[in-house]
Amino acid sequence: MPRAATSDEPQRSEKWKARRNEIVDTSARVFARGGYHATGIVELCAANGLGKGAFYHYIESKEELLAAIHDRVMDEVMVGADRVSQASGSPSAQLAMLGDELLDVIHRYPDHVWVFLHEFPALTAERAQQFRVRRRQYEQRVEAVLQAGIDSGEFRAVDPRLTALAWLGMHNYTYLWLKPGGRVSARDAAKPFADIFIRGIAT
Amino acid sequence: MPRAATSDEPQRSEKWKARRNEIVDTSARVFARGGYHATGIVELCAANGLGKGAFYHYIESKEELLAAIHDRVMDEVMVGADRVSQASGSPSAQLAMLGDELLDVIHRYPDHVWVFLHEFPALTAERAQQFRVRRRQYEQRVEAVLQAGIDSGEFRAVDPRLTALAWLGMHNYTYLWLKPGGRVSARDAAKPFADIFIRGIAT
DNA sequence: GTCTATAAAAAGATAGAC
DNA sequence: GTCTATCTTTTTATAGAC
Repeated sequence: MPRAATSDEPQRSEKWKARRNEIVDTSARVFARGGYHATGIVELCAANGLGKGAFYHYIESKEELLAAIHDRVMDEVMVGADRVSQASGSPSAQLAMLGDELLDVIHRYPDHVWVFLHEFPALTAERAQQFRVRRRQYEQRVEAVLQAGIDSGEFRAVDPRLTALAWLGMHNYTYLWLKPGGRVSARDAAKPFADIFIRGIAT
Repeated sequence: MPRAATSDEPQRSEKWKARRNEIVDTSARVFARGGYHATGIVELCAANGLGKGAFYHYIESKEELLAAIHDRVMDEVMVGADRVSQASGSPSAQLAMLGDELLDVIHRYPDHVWVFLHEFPALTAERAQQFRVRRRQYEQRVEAVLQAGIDSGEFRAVDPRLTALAWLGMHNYTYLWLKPGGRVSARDAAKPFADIFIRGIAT
């Protein structure tokens, strides 16, 4: 969820916000192609059709732009996780839904996710810590579903942490090949993944 | 496997080679901490206890050093895959062995693997292509084992490519937390991972 | 084989005109 | 809101002494 604006942040027009969002998305694509540090400000300006002056009118710094991309990913992922929580179903059904939602985000935002999974160390210590916390929160959602399944006897007595990491790896790794317009849709991958994983831990 | 030296490469002493290997390993650790582009030559020199002049006596360029780290990872991974091929067992046993070998490499070379999985785009086009080919060869080993299991009736009729990608994701993702001296050993993770995956695709 | 000094280019960010 | 020109720092790599 977006945080409330603090009082020292200037008021911005809707037009400004829309243009900024465009810049964030376009820049994510450029970063995903060449890497964060390898991409210069000049290159970002060219991709966005702006000069340096105009560019810095929309972003505070290159690193703040990177944080905005991270924000987009975590926001989307958490929205998906919340939808699953509210749906309420068996642990198996919830795990399958979590996979659907996660792959949907990866499919819709492949560039943002690439940046999220690669350029985390480029964030300042303070911002890195903020995203570590949010990431951990998501992981705990997955662990909680696994634990619920173990408690209900639906899943065998696997290690929830280790199993959550296996599940996350299997799903997160799709960022390398799951693209909009690609041969495989999010659902095409999510269904067989859920089949494998849920059979794999079923009693 | 290491490629044969071409005639235009100068002869090097054993001492030179040993020192160079140390430099490659130490530099991998530094890259894994801060990222390839964010790490300067001066920083690498300091970590290796050398001045610039001496440093460039052992490496051709920063990018050539990066390629050496990639080489180390692919060499080790392929050696493991070859061991599995020669062992010959049921597809289930082979898949479990592949997982053992892969996690063993990730456990022994966490920094090199980090660099391998993050800094691939920093390689020149030519070298990137070379590693793309070797990576694809490894993926095909995994697909071949899956196909063998389907043919023998041991595994159900899953999509070999999609299933190989799921398997790779589950295992590769361990680079984030599988470290020498850590709470979990390579075997500790490989066993439950194989249990989940093989049950997941069994008939 | 290792050092110091330096070159040459590129980086992120800002100033001030319009 | 957008531009061009510029500042300051840092980058990778080389030269040449020892």
